[in-house]
Amino acid sequence: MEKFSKKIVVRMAPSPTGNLHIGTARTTLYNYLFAKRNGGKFILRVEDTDTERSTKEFEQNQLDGLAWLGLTYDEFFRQSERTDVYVSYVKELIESGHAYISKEVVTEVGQRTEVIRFKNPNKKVSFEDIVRGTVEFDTTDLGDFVIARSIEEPLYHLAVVIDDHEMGVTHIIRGEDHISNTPRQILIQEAISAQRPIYAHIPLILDSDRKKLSKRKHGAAVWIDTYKLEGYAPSALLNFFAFLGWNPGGEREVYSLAEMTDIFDLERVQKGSAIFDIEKLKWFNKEHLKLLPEETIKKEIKNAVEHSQKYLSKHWNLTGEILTKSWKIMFERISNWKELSELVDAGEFDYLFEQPALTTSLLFWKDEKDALITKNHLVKVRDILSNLSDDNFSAENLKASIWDYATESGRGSVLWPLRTALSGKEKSPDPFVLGEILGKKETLGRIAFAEEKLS
RNA sequence: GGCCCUAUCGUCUAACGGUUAGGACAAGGCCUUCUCAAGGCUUAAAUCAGAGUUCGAUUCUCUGUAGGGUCACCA
Repeated sequence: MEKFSKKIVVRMAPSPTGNLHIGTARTTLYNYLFAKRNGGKFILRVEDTDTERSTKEFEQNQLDGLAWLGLTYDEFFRQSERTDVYVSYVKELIESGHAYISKEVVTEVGQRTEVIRFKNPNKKVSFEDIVRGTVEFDTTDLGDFVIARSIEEPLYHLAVVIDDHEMGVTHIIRGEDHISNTPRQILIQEAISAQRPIYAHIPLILDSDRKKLSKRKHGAAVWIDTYKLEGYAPSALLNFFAFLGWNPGGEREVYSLAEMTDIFDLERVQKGSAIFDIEKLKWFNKEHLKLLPEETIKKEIKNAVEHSQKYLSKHWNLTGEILTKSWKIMFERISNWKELSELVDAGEFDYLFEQPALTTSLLFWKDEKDALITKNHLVKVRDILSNLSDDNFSAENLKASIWDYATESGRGSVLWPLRTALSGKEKSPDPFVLGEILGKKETLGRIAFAEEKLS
């Protein structure tokens, strides 16, 4: 069920002058979704005509980032490899009188004495934009703008128009910051008799100060790499970016790339800019992580734990058994994998690996600072638990066997010392879960250790 | 400053002339509970302002205001 009679062709045209940017990723996503939704073709075209600032490293970073996100393309071009095409157009433009070689008054170092300028017909240009409707400009104030440094060195506007024409691009989906570039590109299109593509200028992503996200101001926070490193899932990033400026209606928010591909619609793209909210991203990420298979989650958890400084310096061992029993309590406490490394470094899970050092004050429940009473509770609990077999040492069974005693004696009075004896922390998972994770031998050992402290 | 774009809870948004203006994030409260976390329930929170058009405007028009983008021999 295709919406357009002609096969649609879209393109993303990143400039390799920096690492893959959040905004670039989102615009790529919108192009990808639109192409897939309509059975079209998606072209990736590297715009590296600025040889001063473009580098292979940046290009690679951008390609790697898009691959990581899962945004694949059907065709790939590099403008630096298409000089011949541009040269012939420039010559033609000059011959036809649409452009001319201009003698320049040099006022700055590095400035050329001769450039190629477009002969501006100085007229009103209006175009239809899918998200904004009719937009009108008077091109008079643009003057005779420069379209090439020389015959062999086309500038952005020229190269874009020629490529979009040559590649049969039917829809141009790009950031709102390109709106003001559109009239001069339309002028060039008309000069080379190219068909005008359909435009869709999507809203920008702003920071919390409502300013454009910039490398200068936000540093690494604008790079996709940063989110990859912090342990965000590609699908969560995609979902979050898509919903910054678009939503399918209805109340569902969590979608995979494939699911969005089925329902994406440019008509529902927002006009106003959206603010990047890291808290919402974290929420999306957690939702997407929950969707991962259990085995994958365990693998990621093991990886994150083993990458913490603390783990490395302590030579701890996250055995399969501990991992199997404890992955849930770790997973519950994080929204991305890096947070887990940080929690481990902060000592949040020390009790999984070693007998915690205990102080008597930690073992006292609220104002019950009587060592003997506290110790007696622990002795009693240890006695009860020693009757459980290794195989039955589950959280469920632990709770069942201790619960009545705890309720009779005051749950806090019994459970608090028990839990702190096992975890060594004021805050931790409940003692039953801890007991299951630690196993019978270790659990009884830690209780006995606490009893010693109270003697 | 010129030109252009935009305007619903703090944030992301729903509503395509008629709704008690809905949902999500974040925040607060409650439940659960020995403490966390997770989970469940819940509260507060918005149509930028003023004129029109209309029986009726968040929705259409105009003006104002505010915010943003852009003004390169970068892309």
